[in-house]
Amino acid sequence: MPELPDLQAFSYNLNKHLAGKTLKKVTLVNKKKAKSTESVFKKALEKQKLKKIARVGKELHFEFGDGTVLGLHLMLRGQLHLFEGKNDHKYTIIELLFDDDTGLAMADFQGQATPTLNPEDRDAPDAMSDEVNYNFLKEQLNSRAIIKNILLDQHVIRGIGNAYADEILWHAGISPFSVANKIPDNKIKALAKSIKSVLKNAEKQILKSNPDIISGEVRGFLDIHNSKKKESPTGGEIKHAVVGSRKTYYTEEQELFKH
DNA sequence: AGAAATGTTGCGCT
DNA sequence: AAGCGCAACATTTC
Repeated sequence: MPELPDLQAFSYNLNKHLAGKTLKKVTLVNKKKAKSTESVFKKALEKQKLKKIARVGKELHFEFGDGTVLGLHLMLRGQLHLFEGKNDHKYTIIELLFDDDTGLAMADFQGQATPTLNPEDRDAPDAMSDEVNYNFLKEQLNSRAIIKNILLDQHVIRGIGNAYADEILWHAGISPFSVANKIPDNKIKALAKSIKSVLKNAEKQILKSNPDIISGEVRGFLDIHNSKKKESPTGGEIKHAVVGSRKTYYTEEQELFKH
């Protein structure tokens, strides 16, 4: 549910609340998704100082004193909750209790949100990293795949989800149905710019309207992927379609490259 | 009150 | 054989 800008805002606020605290107790309430047992989590994390929380792709990385990382992936419906003393959130997956008796719980009624100990580094760069530039995209777009599917592919670029893929493509003026290797260089350049500007602006908007956010999502300001809006900022009628089995919002203002 | 919404994985089809 | 589509996950929210 939350996408990159939401997660970026969460990490900012989680650092304010939790960085520097020592983890007293970790409890793996729902063991289904975790690849390690609770005792492994305990051994790796308890009594350690939480250095900081960073967003990597769509994951939050909790970095501890000795370099151990706890990765939390919220998947579709995961939620984070701060609590004091006792956590009583339904559907809790994992619970972190710190030495001052404050804690953080990750809950998910679908049971899909996943805690991972020392998540593997993936080769794919984060959408916000400098690596995602014109040259990188030029290489990655050497494919017959539909452009939207490439943006969503976490093995190519990490962090872009369904809503922001639509936003980015509209801002770059590229139709989501375009075939990647038919997109001209000037449009690849526009795409590189839009990835950065759309995501950065979104984070700013989210923190402005919800300065303390650590869960959920803020979507009201989106220009295109927004069920409340009928027209783009430049007056194009917003249309709906399905790409890769998910809902896609676009307008005819976006140029289609197919041949 | 029934559909929509979200990301990932894995599988099967073309 | 690359790329796509679908199912499953399970419940809440509109």
